[in-house]
Amino acid sequence: MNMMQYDYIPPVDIKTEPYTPETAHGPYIQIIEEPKQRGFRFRYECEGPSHGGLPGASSEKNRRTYPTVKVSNYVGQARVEVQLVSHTEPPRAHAHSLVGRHCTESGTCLLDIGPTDLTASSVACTQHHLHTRHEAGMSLPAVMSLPAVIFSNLGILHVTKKGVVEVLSRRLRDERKRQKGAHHPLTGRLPLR
Amino acid sequence: MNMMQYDYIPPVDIKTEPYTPETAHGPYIQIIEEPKQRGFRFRYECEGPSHGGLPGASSEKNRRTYPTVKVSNYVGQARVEVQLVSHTEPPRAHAHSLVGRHCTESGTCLLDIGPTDLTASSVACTQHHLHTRHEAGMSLPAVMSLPAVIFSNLGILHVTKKGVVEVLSRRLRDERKRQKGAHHPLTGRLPLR
DNA sequence: GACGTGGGAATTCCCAGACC
DNA sequence: GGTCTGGGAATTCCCACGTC
Repeated sequence: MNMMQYDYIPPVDIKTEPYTPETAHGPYIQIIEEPKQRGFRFRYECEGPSHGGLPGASSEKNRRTYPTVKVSNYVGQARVEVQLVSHTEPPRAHAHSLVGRHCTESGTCLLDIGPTDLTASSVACTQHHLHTRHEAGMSLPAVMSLPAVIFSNLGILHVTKKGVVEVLSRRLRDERKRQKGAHHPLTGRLPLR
Repeated sequence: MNMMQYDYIPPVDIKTEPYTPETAHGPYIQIIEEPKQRGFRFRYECEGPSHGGLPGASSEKNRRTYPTVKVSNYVGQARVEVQLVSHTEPPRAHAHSLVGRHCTESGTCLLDIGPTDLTASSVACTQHHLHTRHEAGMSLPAVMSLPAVIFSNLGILHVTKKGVVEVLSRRLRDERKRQKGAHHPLTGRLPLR
């Protein structure tokens, strides 16, 4: 599970957007439950899809929990995006991918939620970090918030050593392309652990 | 290590030659040291050649021993051949191969020894058996025998599941061809364990 | 430095049971 | 019966160290 093997990765920092700490006046993300740090088995592409998702840190045999976040100090349409990053400071793009419900081809988990949604599902990480972005059009006075987002089906697709360069190149290319695109005024980053 | 997986193999018995028990009047093979039954790691073809040989049953860290046999009640030129067989009764051809010094393309270990040779080296097995044939032109009164044959470099090449049918087919074909060929008057079989 | 030995780890296969 | 979950085992890679 040692990610140190990827340290030779070109130091391209994808974290260029303004950082929004939890103490900010605007919307912010709360980590309700971290993903469990041990005992989760990575899956390779060759193993096919769906082999179960990351359990929550406090998950148990009988009472399963899942990684959970919450968009606080905000009410309205919102988008939560989760992606794997390195555990370095600053966090960098990671070659492994998030797979499962709500996950995209690019290895991230994208989820649109509204004020009426109860819960969502799917996404997390292990010794890595999770990057979470939230985009919103307006903010409201404190206390107000959206319902928790529960990622109940979030797997990690382990890239093989041979595939690292290819996957990471694609990922960084996509990231640059993305940054040239539409602006996301309220976008921030929040590493999970 | 369970060889039961090969039980579906066509029941072609390659043991058609006359059996020569150790109590016979003529030459016979003595097992001086069996191969160690546990702790030996099989190697696959993809791992390349030479990853060490089978240790003897009584082998230890500091004092290594090796599978050893002895042709007794005989003096003169002799040939010792070792091959892997199943642990069934009667023994059948086994898909795995013996590799290492004195081993042939066909997965057996072939060794010609004479009255002046001191020791030889290379060959063995694990939970399988070893078939040993000895061929000789003449026999002498008891007590006389050739020096021990020490197989100090005998590895087992593990055939993959995908390769079983192919390897075994080839092996059985070779065996039939062999039996049609030259006769070996004093040839016998002796399973190691 | 190439090769022989040994052994840890990465990757792939594949099966059993739960669930739909 | 087909898919989802979980996990054991098979296969492949690859590295460390001693020897020639």
